[in-house]
Amino acid sequence: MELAKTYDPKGLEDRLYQKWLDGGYFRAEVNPNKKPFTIVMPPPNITGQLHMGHALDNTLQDILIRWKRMQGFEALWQPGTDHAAIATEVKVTEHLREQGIDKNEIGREEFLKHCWAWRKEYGTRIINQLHKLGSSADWERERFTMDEGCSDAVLEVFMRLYEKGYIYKGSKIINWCPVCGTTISDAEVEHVDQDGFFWHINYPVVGEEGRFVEIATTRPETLLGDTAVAVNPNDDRYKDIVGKMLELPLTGRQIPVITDEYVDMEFGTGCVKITPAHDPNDFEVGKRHGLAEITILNDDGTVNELGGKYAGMDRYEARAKMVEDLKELGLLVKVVPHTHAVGTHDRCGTTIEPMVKQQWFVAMEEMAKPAIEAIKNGDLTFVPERFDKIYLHWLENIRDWCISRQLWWGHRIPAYYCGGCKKTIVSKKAPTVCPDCGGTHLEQDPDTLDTWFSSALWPFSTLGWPKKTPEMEYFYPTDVLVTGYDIIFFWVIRMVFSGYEQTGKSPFHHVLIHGLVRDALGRKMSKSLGNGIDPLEIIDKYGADALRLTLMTGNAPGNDMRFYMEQVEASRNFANKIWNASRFIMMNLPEEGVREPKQEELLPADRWILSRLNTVAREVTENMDRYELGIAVQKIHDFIWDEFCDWYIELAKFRFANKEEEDTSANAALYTLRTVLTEALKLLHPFMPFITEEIYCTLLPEEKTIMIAPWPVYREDMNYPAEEQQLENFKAIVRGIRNVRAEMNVPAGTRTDLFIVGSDEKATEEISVLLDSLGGAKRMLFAKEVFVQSDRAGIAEDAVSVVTGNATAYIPLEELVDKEKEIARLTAESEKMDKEIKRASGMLNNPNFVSKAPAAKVQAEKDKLAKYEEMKKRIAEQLAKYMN
RNA sequence: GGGAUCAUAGCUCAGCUGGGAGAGCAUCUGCCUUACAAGCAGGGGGUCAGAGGUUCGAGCCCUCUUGGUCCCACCA
Repeated sequence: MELAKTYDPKGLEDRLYQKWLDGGYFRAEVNPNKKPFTIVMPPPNITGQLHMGHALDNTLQDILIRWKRMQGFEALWQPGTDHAAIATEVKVTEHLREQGIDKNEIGREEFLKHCWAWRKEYGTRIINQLHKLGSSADWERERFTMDEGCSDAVLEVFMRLYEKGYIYKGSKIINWCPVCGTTISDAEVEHVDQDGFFWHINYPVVGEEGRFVEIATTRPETLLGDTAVAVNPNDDRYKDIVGKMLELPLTGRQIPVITDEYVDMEFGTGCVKITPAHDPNDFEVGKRHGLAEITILNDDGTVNELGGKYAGMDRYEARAKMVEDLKELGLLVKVVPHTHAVGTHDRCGTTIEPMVKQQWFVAMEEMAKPAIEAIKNGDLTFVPERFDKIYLHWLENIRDWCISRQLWWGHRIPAYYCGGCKKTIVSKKAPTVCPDCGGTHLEQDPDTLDTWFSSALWPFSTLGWPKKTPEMEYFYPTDVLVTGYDIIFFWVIRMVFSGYEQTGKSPFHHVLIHGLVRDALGRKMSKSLGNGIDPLEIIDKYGADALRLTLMTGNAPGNDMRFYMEQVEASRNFANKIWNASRFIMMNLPEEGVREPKQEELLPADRWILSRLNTVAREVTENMDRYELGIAVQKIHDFIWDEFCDWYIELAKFRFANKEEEDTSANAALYTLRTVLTEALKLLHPFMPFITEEIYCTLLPEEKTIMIAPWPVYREDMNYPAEEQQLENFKAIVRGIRNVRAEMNVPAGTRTDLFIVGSDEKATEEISVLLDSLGGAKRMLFAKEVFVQSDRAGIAEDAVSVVTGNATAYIPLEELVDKEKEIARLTAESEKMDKEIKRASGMLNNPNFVSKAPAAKVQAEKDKLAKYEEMKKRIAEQLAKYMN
């Protein structure tokens, strides 16, 4: 039974992880004899590399799953990866370009082969990185959003929603990314404030020389697609011009002046150019007034053939040229700087272009309803609760979801068009003949689905749905989803409504939201800033346990956190502390083992630490039940370091330092040390799995793993409040003596006699018994000899005194005592008592407090008052001796 | 424009049902006391952003103010 001298996570972690894999401890099976507990892992992108966000997200999940596993649940952590349509397509395209290969030249089939090759080569990279973190997911169940089962689920859902009329194809205004060459959903549009201009332009009124209508626009190039100018119907300024025609500059076209409530009279000039094909509002206006939709841009963002002399120019080039030309024509009234929110593609930052296109949509109104209801009836809860509002607000204002993408990598839309009769056939399997006309020229829609369409099904597609698998029956719905607040809209909401629609249930009961991991300065970690910290480097240098503890320290649900190296070192130090405490305990455990002591053989110190452990186990469990993992780990940390190491181990040392054969005190101490260490390791295991496993298995060679050791539970028979109080009293005496010695600069090696006088007979008796039981505790009290007595008889008048709640300790320091200083010190102590007495009596003298506060609180204050008054009396007595 | 959130020790942050201000790091002092110097012991340091209110009692609940951060939003 031996551990290395210093804790070195290197090597150890990989060895233990392999052991766990070999032992099958991550495996979860359908087991009717146990209750299931399920978490689905947010599938990382196959293009991804482990970053701090993953590390935090997966640490939280691993803690929960390990904890539940120990609690006896059949704990399934369902892992997998996401095909990440656009991210992968961009990556592979770049990759090919580097080799001089053009995506469009090789064609769709060939390109997809490269994607699959990519997936094969890099798709498991991040999974291996998750292993490094200690993730105890059931890797045998690893899934991929484009594997056979998940793809089937996608087709099934598409079919169902299509047949229900929820999926439809329509010509609507969508967000177009000219760089990526695809539509994107509203959720993928990020509004960024940009400094731009308001160009004020005069549109000449037809037939009225010298008369103009002045409009203001931030996108003058869209003028080419204008089909009207609108004013507010109540705007008196423009009453006489409504219905007249305007000459659209640079085009030779004429457009009407119309009225629409949409126009804000207060804003700009009160006249709005209407471009139905390139602005969502204008699109609506256009629909109301039957205006033509003139598309003036190509898919790559250049002006199309309708643009006359501007055709072929990039949209910004055309803008500049047109402004120049308008200026020459004298139609440019003024240019005003203007900051406005511009929609950009969240992936590439390109300004998105609203376009009218034929796309596939999911009607959201009906499906949003049960998702909204879920929060209201408590089927679904967010932790912390404040995310309810964000979730509800999005759902209550939801618009139809554009799901078709002009990409190749992804689930291809299962719609086929008949070349003969133009009928659309939606089918899971490719049809060979048109059911209507019998034609055989059938072509599949070239588009693929939004990558989130498949992720939305993840909680059940991974369990075998649409098949009625035993896993679906047993593990679904899952228990908790752990994710960052940044993907509530993309993913969480879509999983919820998909879950209700397809399975009739919310896919999970709780959503644990965490924040972002920021750098030491509070900035987002990003590639462009180069401020990202690689979790793998931290693991390599400090160990996964230290990384995990760092991420959990001070972690509160929903809150961002900063990551800095000092915290990592503190975590590493804690690992080392446990390591050494364990080493010390093992060094002292006899070969032949320890005997379980009889109840009466346990000494007050043993009962105290066992009782504290008991309480900590209860509190930690309560915190974890509420997902307060940061608080839970703090309590474990403090218990192990401050109570167990700094006090109990120090106290226990004396009992087995010079033990004799059949020493019941030594045996009880060693037994307690082993028990508390074992149980504390269990509490810590979910947070720091590696070090706890290594120590546990070394300490208990008959145990194969700590992973499935039973989670400590609170036991009423292990609750010893009296002993807890006794030890607190003792600690107060020790602390008091230490304080005095430090204050008086007593050399470390100085030992004197020590006299302890109890505040009453009972206290004296207790202290006496306690000190006897502690063996060589006098060492802790810096005493040559300790005398416990019931009065002050025989103690030097000028002995330094330490007044605590139930005793006064006298230290005859003789020549080391500075009389003046001692008087000052005692006076300060006395004043401290005065303050306490004033506080307590103040409360008690308030009739409202006495009558309205809970009786227990009032009694507690009365007890305190009595105690402080008594302590003050003792201080005063001592002071009197000095004053003489 | 709407909403959320934060403001607590020099720094980073806990403090969840309102009852005497906490941790880590940093700092200062004394210790290599053989488990641990990645440690031990002790100290200093906070009108809990400001102003009102509710309450016997407020860091915690309510209102307002100030200053950050974030999300949502089709004012061209």
